[in-house]
Amino acid sequence: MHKEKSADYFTAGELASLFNISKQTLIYYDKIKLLSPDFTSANGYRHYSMKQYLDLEIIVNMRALNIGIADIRKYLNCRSKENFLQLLKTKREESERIIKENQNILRTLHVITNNVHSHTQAPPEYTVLCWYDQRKLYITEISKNDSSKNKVLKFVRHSQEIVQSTRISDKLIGWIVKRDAFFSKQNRANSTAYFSFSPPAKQLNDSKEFLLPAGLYLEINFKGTFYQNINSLAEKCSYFLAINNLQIQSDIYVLPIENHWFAENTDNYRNKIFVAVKPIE
Amino acid sequence: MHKEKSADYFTAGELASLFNISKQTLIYYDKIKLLSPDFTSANGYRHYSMKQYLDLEIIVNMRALNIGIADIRKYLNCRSKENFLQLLKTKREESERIIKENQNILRTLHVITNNVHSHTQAPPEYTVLCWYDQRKLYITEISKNDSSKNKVLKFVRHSQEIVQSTRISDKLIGWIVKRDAFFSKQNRANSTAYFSFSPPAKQLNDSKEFLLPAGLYLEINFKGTFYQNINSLAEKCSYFLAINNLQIQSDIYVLPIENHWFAENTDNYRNKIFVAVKPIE
DNA sequence: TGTACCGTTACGCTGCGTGAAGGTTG
DNA sequence: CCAACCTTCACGCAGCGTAACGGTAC
Repeated sequence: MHKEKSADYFTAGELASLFNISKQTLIYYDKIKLLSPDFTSANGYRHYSMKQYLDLEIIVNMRALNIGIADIRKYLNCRSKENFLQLLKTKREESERIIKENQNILRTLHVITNNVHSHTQAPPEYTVLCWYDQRKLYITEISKNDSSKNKVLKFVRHSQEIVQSTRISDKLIGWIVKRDAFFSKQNRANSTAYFSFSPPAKQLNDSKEFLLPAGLYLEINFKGTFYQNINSLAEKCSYFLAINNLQIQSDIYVLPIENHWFAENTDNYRNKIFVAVKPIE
Repeated sequence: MHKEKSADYFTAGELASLFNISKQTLIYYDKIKLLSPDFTSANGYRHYSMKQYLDLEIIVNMRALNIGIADIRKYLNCRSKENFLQLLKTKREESERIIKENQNILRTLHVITNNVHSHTQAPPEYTVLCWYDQRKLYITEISKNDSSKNKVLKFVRHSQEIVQSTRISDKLIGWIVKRDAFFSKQNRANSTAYFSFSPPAKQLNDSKEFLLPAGLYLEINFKGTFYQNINSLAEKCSYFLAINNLQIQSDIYVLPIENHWFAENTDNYRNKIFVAVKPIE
């Protein structure tokens, strides 16, 4: 009697091995009532018959296509060519969606990687005089009276307006310090606005745009935060201007190069400042 | 005092809204210690500062790329250009893997859909005489003494040997019934082997191959299982042979057309049998 | 008596969403 | 007193994997 049974039915382990799946999977399918054994003997053993074998064939094949168990269950209770084709179609759309999502991610990863490679070639600390072509800036002004929270809010709005399709902030945001303040040894660090270089393609609010004229600029590249370096920066700047017989023509523009994205310690941040200059006549 | 605090720090809700994420997400990040507030006031409120704002910027952007929290956490504690690029690379590989997986699924879906469309054009029930070209069969013999479990095991081995890259059983498996048994009204349904049409590309074990010769075949397409229909099938067969002056030339080949994949009730299965015949001289 | 099966809890994973129940601020 | 905040549980989700602990078949 027992012999016959064990000759006709599969135990969980046997059935599992037929499909190269885990016994636990079958126990799970039993628990969620997706596929229950034909009967359970007195000792609690599960016994599966051909019917379950056939259903499991469907389940395993559909799972291999990553079709969800809820959908499989629905289908098993309602099999037909139409429903089958419908299920495949639904799954096809899902896979297409997943592929698109990941292709978008790949595109973004590509853009970011390129940006990192091109933008931040481990610049040494330097002070140079160079020629810039005209550049268009996008400006968000901030006031002394703004709380630091308010400043952050303006920063956020600023970044949200310049951000493009790729969410990661590949667009740098710098800030502007009044030339008088910078050289006055008092409140040197007070910034009056955030700025970004306008993406050429994007048309932004006119009132917030500003043209940075072409011309000579003094550029200082340094390590650490602007606030940490402000005194030495002002000194370097004055010294450079003096020995080269130059005068300041604009406010001070501070631009991060490597920030919190690449360094935990602010000592390892990298920034640069640039300011328009011209020879004294 | 309190005024100043609330002016300098963000509450969870405020910070969340800056990034268009849910407050619960921030609470979760706090709980798993990915991003904790700068301090918690006596009333339990979370207060976030610029530092957390900046870290959250990294987190949110990385999550948008579907980078796992574990990886983000690791990176936040170990930021550098190299690690950043490494992280992007890892994520790129993962996305590429996902894309490939889903492209494979799409391919399989395509094959299956085509098979369903071509194989099973809702055939009516019919009895026809037709000409078949020579076909190569792949055979697995079964014996009367095999337990039904053993038969299933042989079936499984058979299917595993003919299955190709796409896992879903697009390869049909039929079975062979001895002509004598089929017409003897006793043990008619005893099958002696499983068979499949050999995929042309695949070289299978020679000893299991069998050539089905070209020639005339009687084909009967019917609804329900072979076992349910066996008597009427034998009758139809005999009748057809008699009125067409034909004689049997081979065993009976039973082949499913629509099986458990497309119908729950066996009454809705569709099968066909075919058998070689030739005119009586 | 061993070993190779079988069984049933129950928790872990990922990244939050969704209440429920209750306190705080304005 | 209300509305709009904030908090802490705690469960749910998908699909099993992985013990832990114990019985059973040969």
